[in-house]
Amino acid sequence: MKTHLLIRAKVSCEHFTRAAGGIPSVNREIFLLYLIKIGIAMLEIKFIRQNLSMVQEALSLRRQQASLDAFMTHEEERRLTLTQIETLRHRRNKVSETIATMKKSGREPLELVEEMRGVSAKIKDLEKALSENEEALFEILLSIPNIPHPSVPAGKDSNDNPVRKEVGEVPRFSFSPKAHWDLGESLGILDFERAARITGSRFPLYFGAGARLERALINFMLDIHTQESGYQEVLPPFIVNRRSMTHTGQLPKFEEDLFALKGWDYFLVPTAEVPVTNIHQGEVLEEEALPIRYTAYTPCFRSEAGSYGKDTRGLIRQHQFNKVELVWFSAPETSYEALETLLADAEKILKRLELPYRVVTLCTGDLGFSAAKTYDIEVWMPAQGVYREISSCSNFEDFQARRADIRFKRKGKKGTELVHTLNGSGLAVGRTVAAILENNQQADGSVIIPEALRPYMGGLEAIRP
RNA sequence: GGAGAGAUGGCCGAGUUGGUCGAAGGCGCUCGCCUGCUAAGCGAGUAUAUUCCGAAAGGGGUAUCCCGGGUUCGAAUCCCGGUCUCUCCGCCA
Repeated sequence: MKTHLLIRAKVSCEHFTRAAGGIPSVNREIFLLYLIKIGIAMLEIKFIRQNLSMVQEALSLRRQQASLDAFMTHEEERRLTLTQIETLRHRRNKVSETIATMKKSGREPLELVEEMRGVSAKIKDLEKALSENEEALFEILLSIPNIPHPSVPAGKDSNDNPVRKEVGEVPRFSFSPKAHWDLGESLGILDFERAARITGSRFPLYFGAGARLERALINFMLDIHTQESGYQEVLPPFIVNRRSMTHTGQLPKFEEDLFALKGWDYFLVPTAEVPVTNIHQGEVLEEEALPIRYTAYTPCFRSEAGSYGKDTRGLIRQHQFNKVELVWFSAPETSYEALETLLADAEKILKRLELPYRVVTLCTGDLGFSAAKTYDIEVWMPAQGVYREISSCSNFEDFQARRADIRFKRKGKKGTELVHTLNGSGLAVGRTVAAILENNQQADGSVIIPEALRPYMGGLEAIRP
C-alpha cells in the first residue's frame, strides 16, 4: 500500500516506463493497470499520450474493449478546441472591458463591437463542437473500470480467488441435510409458488416465524453495527436517479441489471451502497469528520439479467432481497485499514449467529467494475455442500468519489482531496435466513434459532413443523 | 393538483436601473501579535476546477453565483425552459 501511494503521489513518466520493464510478471499486469488508473482515471492525459502502447496493453489485460484510439482522437481534438476557445474568450473579455471604459467616456466603439460580434459567434460554434466532443470522451471515461490494488491476486475468474481464512465448524449431520427451500416450505414459512403468482419468479414470500426471522435479523444486524461497532444508522430512499447510479458505477455500463421506473428515469436500488454513498455527493467534508461510517437497511432489487437457470430455487438469487449495508468515507491513507475493519464488522454478525464461513480475496478477473479490492465472505450451505457469498466488502478508493465529487479538506492545507469510499454487506439477510435454516436443521425437520437472535424472536428457540 | 416565494463561496448572507463582481459583510478556519486567564482583542490570509510559465516560491489564462438555452460587444444581474427547496390551499398513507 505504501508503494502505491508513493507511485501515485508523484513520479515522472520516465520512472514509470523504466519500472514497468523490471517488475515481476505476476505483478506486471496490476502494475500496468495502475498506470491506467493514474493516467485515465485521474485524467492525466499527458501520460497516456507518452506511453500509449503500454496503456493499451494494460487495457487489453483486463479484457477491455474500450478503444484508446477513439479516446485519444477525442482528447486531442478536445485540447485543441479548448485552447482556441480560451484564446477567443480572453480576447472577448479584454475588449469588453475596453468597450465599457470607452462608453463611460462617451465614445462609441463601433468597430470593436462589430469585431466582437464575430468573435462571439465563433466561440459559440467552437463550444458546440467541444460539448459534443466531451460527451463522447466522457462516455469512454465512465466505461473504464477501476484498477486493482497491487495486493490483489492475478486471476481470471472466481476459481482463482484465494481463501484467506475459514471460520467456524462445518456442521456434520447424521441425516442428509435438506435444502433451505424444502425446509422453508415444510415449515410453512416460505412460499415461492404463491410469490410467483403475485409477481413472478424470484420473489420471496415469508410467513409467520420466517417473516419474523427476516425482521429479527435486520434489527439484530443494525443493533450490532450501531451499538457495538459505532456506525450511524440511516434509512435512505429505495429509489435513486440516474446520476447517483452513475456515481457509484452501476451506470452507464450495467443498466440491464437494474429495475427502472417507467417514465421517471429513476431506478430501484440494487444495494444501499448507491443511496448511502451518494449522501455526500458534491460535498467537501472536514478532515476531522472522517471516517464517516453509516449502516443502512434497504431492500435490494436486481434484474439478475443473464443468470437464467442459476440458483433458480430458494433465497439465494432473488429479484428482491433485504440487506444491511456498511458504508465508509475514509481518508486515503487509512482506507485499507478501514477495509480490514469493515470486513471484521461484517464477520462479527456471522460469528454471533454461529454460522461457518470463509473469506476469499477476489482476484483481478473477478473484481467488480468499481472496486480496487474486494473480500467476499462466503457462508457454508450444507445442502449443496458449498460456500455461498453472503457479503462483499470493497474498497473503491477514489473511483466513486471522483465520479460523485466527494472530497475532503485537510486542516491547514490548501485545496481538497478525494475521499476513499468503501462498503460491504453486513449482511445479505435472505441468504442469512437460508444459511440458518440449512445449518441449524434437525433430524425432525425443525430449525434451531441461534441464541443471539432469540431476544429478537420473542424468545423462540426453534421453528418447528 | 392550484397559488406564491426562493436557489450566491465550508456555512450564513449582501448584490437584480447589465460593464474593474470571483463576488461586500459576518461566521468558521490558518498564521502572527497582544492580553492574561479560559473567554475575549488586534492584524494578515482563506473558493473550486482546469490549463500555461517556473526547479520552487509564485505568477498568468479560462470556467464556475442551481442546471440548460436565449438576448447582448458584455449577464450573478434581463428573457425562456427545467430541477430542487419553502409557504398557503386541496388531496392522500
